[in-house]
Order: sequence, then structure tokens, then C-alpha cells
Amino acid sequence: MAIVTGSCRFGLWYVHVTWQDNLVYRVRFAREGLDGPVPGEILRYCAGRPADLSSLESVATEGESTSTKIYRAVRAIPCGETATYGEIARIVGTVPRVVGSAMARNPTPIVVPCHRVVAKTGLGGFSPDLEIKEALLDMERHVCLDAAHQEMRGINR
DNA sequence: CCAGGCTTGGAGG
DNA sequence: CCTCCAAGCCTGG
Repeated sequence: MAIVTGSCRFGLWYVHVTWQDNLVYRVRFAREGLDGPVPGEILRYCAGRPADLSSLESVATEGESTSTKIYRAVRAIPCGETATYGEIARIVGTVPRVVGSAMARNPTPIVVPCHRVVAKTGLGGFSPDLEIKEALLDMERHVCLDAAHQEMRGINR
């Protein structure tokens, strides 16, 4: 399989994905769409349905540098939950500022859920637009936490 | 080569 | 409560 790029919708935004098999090279939010497919799990995720993003890999997590460790720590944050820049920094052994800059340069948002990393005092930042971060967290609160609660009560199926 | 970025906790006014 | 600062990484200019 060759490397392909495609996009899907998330609210008013398009999500462009460059990927091959289960390895994701790039994800970015844009106002315009593209022709081409995206991985099934990302499609489900963007549609607000339960999705298993752990079945995908990101190039961002390959290697042993501080930033790749940060990206792996961020991937471990469960859907519907958040961690602060400082918490991630402590896990990896660096300072919050470094986590912030790693998030700003995250090549694969969603696969590496940088929107789940928030400031101690508020939301923190997100590019290209903070409203995406809010919408993603909102959607996850709804989709992931509700699904987990239902599972616990055994009221689904 | 160096500035600056999705932060934070502490010091001091 | 507020401002100021250092700490640490790394890409883009």
C-alpha cells in the first residue's frame, strides 16, 4: 500500500490525514477538504462514534528523544480524560514548557491526542483554533465517558 | 546560531 | 492579586 492522503469532516473543519496502513504520518485541521480516504477509526472518531485510536500508530512516537516520549505519554491519556502540561512533564522528566512546544508541533493530532493536554489553570492553547480543542473534549466527554458508564452498568447491547 | 513557543511554581511587590 | 523569571527542548529563520 502506498502513502495516501485524504480528509473527513469534523464539525466545520476538515481533518487531513496522510497515512499508510496503520501508520499515520500527518494529521491537520483545515477549512478545505481533500479527495481521498482516511483510516476507518479516524472516520468513526470524527463522526462522534466510539473509535479505537490505539489501533493506529503515529510517526511522532518513533524514537527515544524527549518529544517522542512526550507523545507516547500523551497517547496514554484515556479518551474523555485530560492531563496537564505539568503532569506530562513530570512523567517524562522535563518541564511543562517543553510539553507545550511539543504539543504545538505535534504532527499527528487525534492519533496523539494533544487536545487532552490542558493547562493547570484553564484549557491551554491549540492551533489552528482553540475551538477545535473545546469541541474534541466536548465530544469525548459525551462519547467516551457515556460509553464507559453504559458498559459499567451493562445497559448496552 | 539563536529566538520563541499550546507552562508552571516560586519569589517578591 | 499581580508581575517577573527560570527551567528545557528543538524547529524554523
